[in-house]
Amino acid sequence: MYTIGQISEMFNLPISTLRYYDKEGLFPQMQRRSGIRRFGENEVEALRVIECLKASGLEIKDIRLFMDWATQGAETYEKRKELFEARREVIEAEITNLQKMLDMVKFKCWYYETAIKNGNEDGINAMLPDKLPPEIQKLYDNAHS
Amino acid sequence: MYTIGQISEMFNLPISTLRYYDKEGLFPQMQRRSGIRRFGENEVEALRVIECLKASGLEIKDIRLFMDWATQGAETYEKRKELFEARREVIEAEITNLQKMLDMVKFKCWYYETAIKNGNEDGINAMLPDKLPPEIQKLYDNAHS
DNA sequence: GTAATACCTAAACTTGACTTTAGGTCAAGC
DNA sequence: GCTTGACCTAAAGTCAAGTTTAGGTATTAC
Repeated sequence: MYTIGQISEMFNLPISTLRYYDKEGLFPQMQRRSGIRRFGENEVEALRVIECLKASGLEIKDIRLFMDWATQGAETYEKRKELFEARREVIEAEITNLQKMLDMVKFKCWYYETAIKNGNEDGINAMLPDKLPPEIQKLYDNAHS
Repeated sequence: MYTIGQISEMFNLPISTLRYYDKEGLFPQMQRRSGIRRFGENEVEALRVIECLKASGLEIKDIRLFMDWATQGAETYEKRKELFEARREVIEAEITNLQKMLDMVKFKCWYYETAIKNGNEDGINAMLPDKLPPEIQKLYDNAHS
């Protein structure tokens, strides 16, 4: 069992955020002793799930729905499975998108490196849009598709 | 040259968002004809950069700084290069983190699939934390590290 | 016993990124 | 000539996700 301060350190989250999550109903099973929150394995795993659902773009109020299902036993397995399957698609799409953004950023790194070497952007711009060095062309094409 | 409505369709962004970006100084070079915005190649590329800097977590006011540097010519090449190098690190870290979140989600998909088959979670919980099937164990370990 | 810590609440405040509203211009089609 | 559609502005409103404030309790350290 952990106090809110210990959990705050473990997850590197402000205490105020943990209290806010609790107020929003994200720890429906949490116990208290004389008013003080006691975080158990349940709540630690809940926090891992919260971080993961948040990373997938889910809002707090929808995370609460999931946490409520988890208190309702076997009859909500199907719903919970479907939620994670949907989040999986969202995260996979987000990774694909970030890869594209990363290619743009890599292209821009090369662009400014080269501009610094040349003292201007003219040589680069003359290579656009399809006469870039092969590796760079790949980045450029992916970023501009 | 495009109108705001055409750009809105091209980038699938509300017109109000484009006007907001303009008001925040994200298109410092934009021309107008009798009050009406004219988006050129400059602004189209700016929007691609905006999406990419936003995806990397940069705030609008910091994106404006970059757009201002871009109007200042060769003397800001170094700063611009450093900005993209920093964004590169942020995006790479974010992809790594999303991979971890994705492994958690995949684990949970398997978890609920199996719970549905079994009718309960007992069999699964007996395998925690290190007696899971090999492929699933990998997901679990990465998600809980 | 008193001071420092770590916990607690309710409610107000903050921030960033838009979005909406209310009112207006301007060119094209009928 | 007048309606329709696409554009414009300034200012107010919204929303999610916290954070801060003000005031209080409870256990430990000296």
